[in-house]
Amino acid sequence: MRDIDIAEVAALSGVRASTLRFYEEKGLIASHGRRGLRRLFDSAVLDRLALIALGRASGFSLDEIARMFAPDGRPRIDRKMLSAKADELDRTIRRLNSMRDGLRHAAVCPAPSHMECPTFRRLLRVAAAGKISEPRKAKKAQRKRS
Amino acid sequence: MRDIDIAEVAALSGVRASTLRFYEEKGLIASHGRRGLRRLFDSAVLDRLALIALGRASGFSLDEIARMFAPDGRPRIDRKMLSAKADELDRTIRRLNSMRDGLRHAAVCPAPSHMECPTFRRLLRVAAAGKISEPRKAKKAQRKRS
DNA sequence: CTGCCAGTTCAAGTGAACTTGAGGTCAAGG
DNA sequence: CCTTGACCTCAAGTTCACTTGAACTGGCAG
Repeated sequence: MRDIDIAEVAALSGVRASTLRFYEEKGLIASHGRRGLRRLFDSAVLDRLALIALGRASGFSLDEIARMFAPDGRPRIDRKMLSAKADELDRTIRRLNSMRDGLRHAAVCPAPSHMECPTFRRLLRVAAAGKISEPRKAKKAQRKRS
Repeated sequence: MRDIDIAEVAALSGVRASTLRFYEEKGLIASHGRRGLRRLFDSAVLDRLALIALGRASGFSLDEIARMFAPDGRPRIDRKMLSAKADELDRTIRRLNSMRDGLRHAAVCPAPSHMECPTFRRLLRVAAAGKISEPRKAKKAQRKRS
């Protein structure tokens, strides 16, 4: 339970200071006090950030995550919600699987135009049908220069 | 190759008229002419829209998609890019799989607090490590009232 | 001919999740 | 003591993919 300052939290968690301030404003994390102006965080904030990362990765919005460990402080996670999210994730995974297979096929398909390939056309039907969740860009460590 | 108007395209594709205009402005689709003010689309636009849906579903941005069948018109899709995207999708799927398993576990885990559950803590590490692409909300047919 | 109404344009708004900029403060080092 | 630089606040900006609103147009039914 040592106090660490925002720069250290940023370094340890990989989350930028501006994001940490933003998260605090949203009520996702809390600073424990100040030294001068500087926020002091409890080292437990690192677990909290991991939890937030988990939530984001599982498709929860920040608001949903905030609601998860809301009023008191410690994570009170709704098991029903988790289950539902797992199911949703499952459906997404299934669709992404067909997408991947289709892309993989299209990449090697000998048909002169993709539009003439039956596999590609089937893929198109899948895509046109289930509107799919949007995976957007993977943003890995988008760490630009200092 | 019949001409169809925007309302019909919307009805057949499930894409809203405003989105179709937006896509046209972005150069993703093209209208073939006008009857009065009204756009006329070639029915081939439906294939194009399926292609766009496919691209979006696979994680391409609209700009990337636009570049795919850019200057001339017909889809000249870079097989290398497809392959790369398939790989990326594959990695995303793998991560989502652990997420789902972890969520599933957390939903039934008997530990008094999730933080005390080793499986949950492992999940946390996965989430904290790979920053994962964001699946965001599934938006299926988000057809609100008129 | 008259209106209707679905279409049109263009600008601005939305929402999520942050980032950036301007201007200010303060603990610590020289 | 005074400068420095990391941190602070608050507002505004950014990106993406659209949606909405206001004001307008024109084909077609009556």
